[in-house]
Amino acid sequence: MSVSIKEVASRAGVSISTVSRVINGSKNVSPLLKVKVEKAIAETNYSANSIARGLKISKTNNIAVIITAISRTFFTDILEGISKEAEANGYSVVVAETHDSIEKEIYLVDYFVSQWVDGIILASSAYGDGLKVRKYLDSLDKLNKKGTRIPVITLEYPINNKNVDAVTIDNEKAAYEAVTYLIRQIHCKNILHICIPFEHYLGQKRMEGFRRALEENGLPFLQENVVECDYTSYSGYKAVKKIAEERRDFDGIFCDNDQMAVGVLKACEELQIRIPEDVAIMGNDDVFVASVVSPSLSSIHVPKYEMGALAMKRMAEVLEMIEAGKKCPKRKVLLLQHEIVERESTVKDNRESLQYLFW
Amino acid sequence: MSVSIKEVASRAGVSISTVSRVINGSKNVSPLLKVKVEKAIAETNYSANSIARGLKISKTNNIAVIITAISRTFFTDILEGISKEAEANGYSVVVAETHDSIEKEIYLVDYFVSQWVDGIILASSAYGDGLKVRKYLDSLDKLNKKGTRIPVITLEYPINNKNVDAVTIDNEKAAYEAVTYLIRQIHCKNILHICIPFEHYLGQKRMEGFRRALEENGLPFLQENVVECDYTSYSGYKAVKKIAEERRDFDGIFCDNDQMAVGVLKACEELQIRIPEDVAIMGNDDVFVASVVSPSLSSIHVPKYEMGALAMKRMAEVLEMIEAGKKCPKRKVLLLQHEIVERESTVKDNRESLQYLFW
DNA sequence: TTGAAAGCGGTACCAG
DNA sequence: CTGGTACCGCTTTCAA
Repeated sequence: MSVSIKEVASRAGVSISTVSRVINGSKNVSPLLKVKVEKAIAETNYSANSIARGLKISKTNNIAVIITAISRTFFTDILEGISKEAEANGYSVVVAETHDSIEKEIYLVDYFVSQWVDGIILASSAYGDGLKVRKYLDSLDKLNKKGTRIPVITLEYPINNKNVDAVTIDNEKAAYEAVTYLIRQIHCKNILHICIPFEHYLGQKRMEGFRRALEENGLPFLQENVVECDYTSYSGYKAVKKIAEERRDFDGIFCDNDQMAVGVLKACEELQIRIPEDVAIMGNDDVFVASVVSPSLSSIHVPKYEMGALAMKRMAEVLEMIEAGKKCPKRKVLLLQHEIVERESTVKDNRESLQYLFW
Repeated sequence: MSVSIKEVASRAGVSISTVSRVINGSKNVSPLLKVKVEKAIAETNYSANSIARGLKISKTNNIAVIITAISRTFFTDILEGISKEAEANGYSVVVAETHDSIEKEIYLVDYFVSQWVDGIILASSAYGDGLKVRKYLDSLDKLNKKGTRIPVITLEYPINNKNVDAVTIDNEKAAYEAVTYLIRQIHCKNILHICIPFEHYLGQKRMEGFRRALEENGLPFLQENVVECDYTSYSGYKAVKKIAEERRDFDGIFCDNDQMAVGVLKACEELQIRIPEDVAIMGNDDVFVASVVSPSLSSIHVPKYEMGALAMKRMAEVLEMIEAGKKCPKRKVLLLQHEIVERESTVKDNRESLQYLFW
């Protein structure tokens, strides 16, 4: 265990170069030596030290994945997709969390660059217009080790950098469709919007979609129907409780994520509001929990696993192109298809068979 | 970006050694040179290449975490705990999945050893008594790079290797207590056991606990009340459906995990079995979903986050001891306390405030 | 086809 | 306190 190429070489009675050639599949090794080397490798259970190799060829086969929090259910499937595709392409996945801190994010990117990761997959929290953030975002397509680029691919949404790839869905359109669905199919007239923090890019896009849906369907946009929450179930719960206390009317609720939607569900239950008869509820993301709660939660299905897998696939592709000498592959923003999933929170008794619940 | 120590040295007009000293905080640098070097570092935005350093001092600051699947909700909190504590101690986390394949697990351990990770945190699937598995388990305390040990810490249960640390709960006792609770508190007389695969070590421990609880409370152990399932909700669902079809009686169900318990819940709902009046249900693990479903699910709380955090903490500690020259720290099996959480699936209307649902 | 040797970017020892 | 130098394990010229 943990023998070096040197020992293998001496054991096989050949030079280090020859061992290296055998390992890396060079043609120019005589059958005799090849056999000898292979024997020595087998006997010593040798496997090349990737650190040393990495140092030499400046390729670590590590991909950094930076997300806000592992415990955000949304990322679970994404990670799984990344992990699977990474393995298929011979990469390892190094995970780190920002916990929504942009400072942390900037630090991590820098750290991973110093670690010589081959690429970075990033769920960024870098919105806003501060100088520091802009500078950071601008720098993201210039990351490099020894002159060769370290590609960055963002998840969820494209960042404001014309050279950084992204794998995402159309967040504005998804929100638009969800709200339009509530209006046209479910005949809601008075829809609340439970939001993630406004400053977040995703929050803004979903708000735009929400507004457009109201406008195009001739419904008024009421600022008081919009509540800024903080991602958590409890914040969604509190928001609805408060509005109910104020005795305001509503017959539909669009939530920016499923977590808050579950809180909303609980609040309605306590308030003895019937779902979906009195109020129809739409979540967003379609994490597995949506189909586990009762009433089950209608949501916008985001192909999370595919998002992760595709990001990693693209990463491998870009890396290959870079290796092949094509310096800067053209930017790609890959748009995945979302889909509205109807469940009991908008359609009475519309339960799906447990068979389809892969949990 | 990506400058080498060489450039910094020449820019500062000092030797590489001096730069190295400054970086690593040596006392033996004159203030003058120190300032010069720090200036050069700042100007070039230099940060030491961890690959090269790793090669030299054979320490990568990477900890491999090998789990069965990222999407197993059980691991989410564990990963979060590991990640947090890793960061606090200056380590990075490299995650990989075995998908319950022991071959994959063996491969991954080998792979990470060749990657020179500093340590491995492992949720093993290596049960059974095959020669290969035994050999593998035996090898686990001999992993090393350049003669220094690569410590392994297992999660969930201690493996059969007298030198590998573990962070776990007492799985037999937890099952025993859960079933005893069903018998004594809830007065169940006829309890089903929905199991994870029998061959799994955890499955066996929980079965032992189940049997002991019945015996000590004077209830008969009936083989037909034990159903082997496969972790998934759907398998739990099917199991209960089948038993109901056979018109067999039961008034309590102990499930080896919450996932299957949720399937059981759904089956009961469809069968119009009242919970908890007709049948009381206990899950295991207490993943967050347990408090989100309705009726909410009583479960055995496993301190998952703490399990991960403690494993990583112990890892850092062991690594430090090894560095300090204490060759082989004595084995520790850290036992965390589990706890029975009563919710609506065993106690009518026993709902907890959403406030305590941190999701 | 083969081996010697340089060097990737650091660290650490040794001499001054 | 400082700089020179060997070396970590591997890849890759370059000559033979």
